[in-house]
Amino acid sequence: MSEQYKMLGDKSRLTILASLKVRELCVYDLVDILGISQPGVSQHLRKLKAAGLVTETRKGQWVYYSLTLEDKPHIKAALEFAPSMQQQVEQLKNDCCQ
Amino acid sequence: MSEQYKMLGDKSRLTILASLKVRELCVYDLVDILGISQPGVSQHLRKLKAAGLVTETRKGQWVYYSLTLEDKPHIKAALEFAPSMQQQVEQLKNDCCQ
DNA sequence: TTGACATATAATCAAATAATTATATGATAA
DNA sequence: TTATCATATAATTATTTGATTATATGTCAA
Repeated sequence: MSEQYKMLGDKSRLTILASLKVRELCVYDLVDILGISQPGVSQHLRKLKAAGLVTETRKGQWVYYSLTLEDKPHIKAALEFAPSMQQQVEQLKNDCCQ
Repeated sequence: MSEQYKMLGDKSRLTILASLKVRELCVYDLVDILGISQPGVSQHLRKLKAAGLVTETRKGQWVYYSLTLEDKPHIKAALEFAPSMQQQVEQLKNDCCQ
């Protein structure tokens, strides 16, 4: 359980999770949002996947990530309190990942 | 906010917080519960205090720690899901900290 | 005031972490 | 099939972390 909270204990990962709460996103969407390198984002996503918090779906050349929190009420609850990323997600460049 | 979740992201600290949910405890109570060294416990308590999650009160030669979560609903919510430490706290040696 | 006990701090160290750059893999489109 | 784009992995590095031992501080009781 602390392993999952550890995932929230990093600003970038908390932002990733809050963003995925709005909708599923591909890696470059998250690069735009976070302002860190693409491999950096991929590393975080790998950890989140290992912790069982996200899942990936390839769609063409893009890989979309989304939350898998059905069986994790504590993480779900925690994310309720995270600042909304609605705005930032809506303002993503439309020419990415479509 | 991720700084506070980081506090929950360590097994020892999560256990400390769950234990303090039962009642206030002194350092050696927590040494017993956690099975790590006294300085180790003190270090974790220092971080928890710095994060604003606990406060200390000296009572004679003992220092009691207790939760300060009134203004942290997210941490409060998170701890709802942590396994109860009721048993372990009740089974503490009575000859400690009285 | 000295000794015992409770706690804090300092110093140290191995391991984990988060980031980067360089490179590899995988998919699509020309 | 080759170039391009999206993503993943490898290698590297600086920093943080969690633990330990040794020592200092603080409180009380004899």
